[in-house]
Amino acid sequence: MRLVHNSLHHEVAATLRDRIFAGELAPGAFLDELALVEDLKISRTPLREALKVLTAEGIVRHEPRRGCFVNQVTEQDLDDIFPVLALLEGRCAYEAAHRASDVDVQALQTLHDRLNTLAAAGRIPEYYEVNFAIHEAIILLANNRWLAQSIADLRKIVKLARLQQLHAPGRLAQSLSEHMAVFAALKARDGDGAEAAMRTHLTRQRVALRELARNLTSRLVSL
Amino acid sequence: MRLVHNSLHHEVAATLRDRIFAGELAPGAFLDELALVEDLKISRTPLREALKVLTAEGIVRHEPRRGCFVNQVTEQDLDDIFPVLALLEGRCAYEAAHRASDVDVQALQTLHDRLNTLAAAGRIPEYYEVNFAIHEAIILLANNRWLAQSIADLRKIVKLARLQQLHAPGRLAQSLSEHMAVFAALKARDGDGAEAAMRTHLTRQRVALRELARNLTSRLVSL
DNA sequence: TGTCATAATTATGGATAATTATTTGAAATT
DNA sequence: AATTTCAAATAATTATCCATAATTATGACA
Repeated sequence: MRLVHNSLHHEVAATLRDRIFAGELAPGAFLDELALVEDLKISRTPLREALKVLTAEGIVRHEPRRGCFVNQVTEQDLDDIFPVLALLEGRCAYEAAHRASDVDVQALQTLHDRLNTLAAAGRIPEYYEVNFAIHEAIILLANNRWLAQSIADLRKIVKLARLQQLHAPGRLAQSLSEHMAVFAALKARDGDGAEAAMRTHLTRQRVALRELARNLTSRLVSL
Repeated sequence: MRLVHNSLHHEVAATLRDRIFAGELAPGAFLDELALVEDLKISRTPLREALKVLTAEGIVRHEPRRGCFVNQVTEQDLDDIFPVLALLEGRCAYEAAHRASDVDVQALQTLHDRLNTLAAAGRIPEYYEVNFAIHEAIILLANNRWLAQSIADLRKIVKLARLQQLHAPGRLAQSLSEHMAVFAALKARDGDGAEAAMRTHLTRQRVALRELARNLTSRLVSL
């Protein structure tokens, strides 16, 4: 059996995306074509094509005659993005509440049970994994390709911003209760309630991130 | 003085985009690299880079080892997109209602006056130009880069679908009254009202398009 | 005559070298 | 000291070449 080779530039784009999200290529970093070519053992053509893709996605910036750089995400960007995400994911929750079958709800129940367990045990990385899975599941339930696409596009940028950020203490419990609120409304097939709860969840997430950024900054200043 | 040469692949992408939106390259059409290279008098590299950009934008589809094709937009796609656009542009209207200065409102007034005149005169192409300008103006007033980006991404796909479609008779008057409703709320600094009116506007637009598609289809079937 | 297998052709994908154009920094001239 | 010019560095584009996959054409066999 053999893996279907999804054209090289596609794989290179995925690799670079991973490296960027892993922090290996930090925001602001210059993407040296020659170095990358040597490192990835490919030629310039697919690399350049991959860079165009990442540029279109907004995680890389291209300066004519200068080269490509990993984009930096400002607090302003986050202030802009989160309300939009709240709107979009809120809509997903609304749709999901109306469309979810009993089997779907049961699957969500399992995920939320796990979320509770992980929160109680304070296992943060795993908590965020399941947290992510729940968001994904609700987006899928909404069954709207373009809604999902818009969310995915914005989430890429948020992901870029998360690199430099840690998790706020105490946020875990808050996040959990917000999630349970969304799920409760969804289980009750209350579309408007699910939408509102999801918006609250995203809005609070932004607040938590902003607090964190402020603390980091003030600590840096005081040094 | 120096010419700001915006890198060739960028210009090629723009040219292709224009040709696609002009219907010169119809939905479903195969994009022959060799023919395009000859036509545009460029080499393959920037063309290939441009195709990657258009693919990332979603207006071109890439099939490995087969080539690129102009994407086709289904009724399902439009059913998915319009509710999202309604949400996003509704949010723009909400923000615009809160942020618009008196000068901004005056500029909008001018545009709406023109819209009325053009509607009364039945000058459809110009009507849609001003219509577009109003949407743009409201998006700008919302002053949210990522909200604007999300809308622009989706609008590209809708634009692709519009190619095969005509304008519904009677839609003009309806469209006009919807626009005036948005503007009235905006002028009154009624954010919620502007948001709701904008959502109605987009929802009705989808209904009008769907009616049109249904008529076209049934006419084709009856032939 | 129709279907299947194989060969030939064609086009895409990727590698690489060479050329062109632009930027940047240094030197020279006013 | 400031400005201009020149040269070096480098990014962008062009131009080919090769490999591989897909399509078409051909022919053999049922």
